Amino acid sequence: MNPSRVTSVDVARLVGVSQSTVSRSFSNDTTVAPETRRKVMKAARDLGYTPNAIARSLAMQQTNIVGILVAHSSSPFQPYVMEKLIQGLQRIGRQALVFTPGPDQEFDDILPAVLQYQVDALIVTAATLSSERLCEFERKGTPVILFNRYTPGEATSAVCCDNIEGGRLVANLLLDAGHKRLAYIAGNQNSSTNRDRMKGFADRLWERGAVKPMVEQAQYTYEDSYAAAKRLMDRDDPPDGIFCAGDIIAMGAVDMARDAGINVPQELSIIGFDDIPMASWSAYSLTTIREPVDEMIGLTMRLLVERLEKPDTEPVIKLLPGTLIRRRSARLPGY
Amino acid sequence: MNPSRVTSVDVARLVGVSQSTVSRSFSNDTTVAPETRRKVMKAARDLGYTPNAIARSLAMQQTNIVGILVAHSSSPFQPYVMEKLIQGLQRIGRQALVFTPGPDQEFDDILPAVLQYQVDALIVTAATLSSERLCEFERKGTPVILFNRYTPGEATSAVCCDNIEGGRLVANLLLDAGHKRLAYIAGNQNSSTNRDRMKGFADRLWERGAVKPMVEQAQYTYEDSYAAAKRLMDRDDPPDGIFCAGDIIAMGAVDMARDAGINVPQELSIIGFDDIPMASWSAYSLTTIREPVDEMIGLTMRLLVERLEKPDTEPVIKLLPGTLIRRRSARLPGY
DNA sequence: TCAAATTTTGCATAAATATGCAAAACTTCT
DNA sequence: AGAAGTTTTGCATATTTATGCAAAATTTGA
Repeated sequence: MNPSRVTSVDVARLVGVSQSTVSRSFSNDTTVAPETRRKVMKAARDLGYTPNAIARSLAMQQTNIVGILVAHSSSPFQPYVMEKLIQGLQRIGRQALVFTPGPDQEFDDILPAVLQYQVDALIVTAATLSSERLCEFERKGTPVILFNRYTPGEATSAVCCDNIEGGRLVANLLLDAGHKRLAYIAGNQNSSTNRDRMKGFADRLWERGAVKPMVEQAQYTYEDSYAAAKRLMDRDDPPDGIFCAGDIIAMGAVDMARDAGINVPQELSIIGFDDIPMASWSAYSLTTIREPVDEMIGLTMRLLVERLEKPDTEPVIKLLPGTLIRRRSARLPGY
Repeated sequence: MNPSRVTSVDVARLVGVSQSTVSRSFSNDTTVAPETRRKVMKAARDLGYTPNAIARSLAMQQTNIVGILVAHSSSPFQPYVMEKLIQGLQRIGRQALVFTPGPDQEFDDILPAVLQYQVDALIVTAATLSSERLCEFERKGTPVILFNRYTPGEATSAVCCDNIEGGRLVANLLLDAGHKRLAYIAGNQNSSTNRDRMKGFADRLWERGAVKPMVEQAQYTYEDSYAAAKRLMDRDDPPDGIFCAGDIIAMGAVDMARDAGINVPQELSIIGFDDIPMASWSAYSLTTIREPVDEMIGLTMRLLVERLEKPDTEPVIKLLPGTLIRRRSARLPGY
């Protein structure tokens, strides 16, 4: 902040009106004579005056800043979501203050900063964050919206892809195409996202009388997934269909199969989740479940505005359905 | 901001000291009796008091907020840089306010918001932004640092990979490995990054007496690059070596070659730039130039702190060398 | 124990804007 | 022209924290 900034008082002096009038000229809703406003605006332009959002925030008890909490080293899906979240916030006239813990940091290390900056609301896209800390914000009257994650029974809103149903869609597709030995490569154990995808998948398999899937664990990184897929295929009874908790994991699996000379999808079907942009690239051509990202963003913004305008609105959890995208990494029924 | 927030006055009243003392207790550099500070801190904890960063910003004429300007739909390289930039800022005690224009927006549409929020400094990772607008910030005393882009002769600092030298490294590798017909697939025409990579490549080819490279244009997207590569290979004299302005472009080219049955690297060498995480994945295994991202981030933070502490520091432009990473998408000399 | 030196605290004000309320200016109507 | 009504403006104060300066409290030294 430059010490010699030009303020509304300077503009007022130049025009010969009071500071109040300048302030009112810059907030469209109040009554200022059109002629006066014109003169104020001209003077403001001449002096290079810009309203000070910090001072306004203090006076209005509202910053128009929304905090976004992003998990460290999460899937490359996040960046796309992030960009759209930020744009969504700008569209509703808010700014995005982004917080992401470094490799050596926990969320608890950065929460104090979040609290100090008086964000009007908080969007959390981090899979692993104790919800007690978040309830602190709700208690202080700061709405929290979980994005692609939810904690049932807690006092925070959430917008989420219906991961259970997504898992069921995958189970159906694999069974319909005649697969017999199925596996699941899990992502982060603690995330509701991972749990639900697994649950929907396993439940549906059980309902249709299929055997329980083998399960391997990865850390949502390519390298880890590659290794997990290798462990699966090195078994005595390797699977002929693998459902991966995310597209990145699926890509690791596809590459592992390609390197091992396993034909995808003739010998092995691989299905991802998310439909990140890369999933459609010809090197992978992943069959996957597409998350309705744009709808999710739009809904998040609507919930946000609603809760900001009517602070006593109850938190809600919204589940949006994903869509099965058939590409070439999985056999189709009837072939 | 909750209207019933607890302020330093509440804490002061509870402890029986003045508001000044509470304020001083929370800024370590001032002299407060240890015993008093202890009592203040205890009361603050009991009441759930957190200092209000907005009020402090107003009083201190310094927000500790740094704006980050990101271009819309830039390469997937950006997200990795973004995350590290944000973490870097947190490490030096600043917050990141991120601005990114939507699909229907120009930078000029969001600059007013940037100005209003009184950012202490600005980091710009956008390739295409008229530098006149940025000079406005410098004139107001807000340091601007361009990341991976520079405008010689302008009054803004920049931290950049040495793209010219990178282009030269690629030219040398391709010539040394015996390639005869070379091509360049360009990214955004207006970016210094793209221009420099091309310039270094073409200059070195000319110095070594090779023919001028064919040039195609892409928009830094996979689909566009795929098409550009196809145009090149459909020529009567298709190239046997392609240098791509970025890794994403190179991936489009690799996939195009694979789909067309062209053997990489025996028939066609493809080289990228950036070394994004995916470049090492076995589906692509891109030979590429690695940008020293961590060094670049560290240097950016150092320049930032320096210019914030000594406002009259002169802007500087720093070029850091990239490293050739040899993988399997390009023939090696002597094979 | 008292003066001098030092540490600690409080008072008052500043940072830039928003807004309720009263005063001023302007319109309208008779 | 004057009263009544409406529109526009200014005054004063609020938002929360930081800080220079003076006052108070404490420590030190003789």
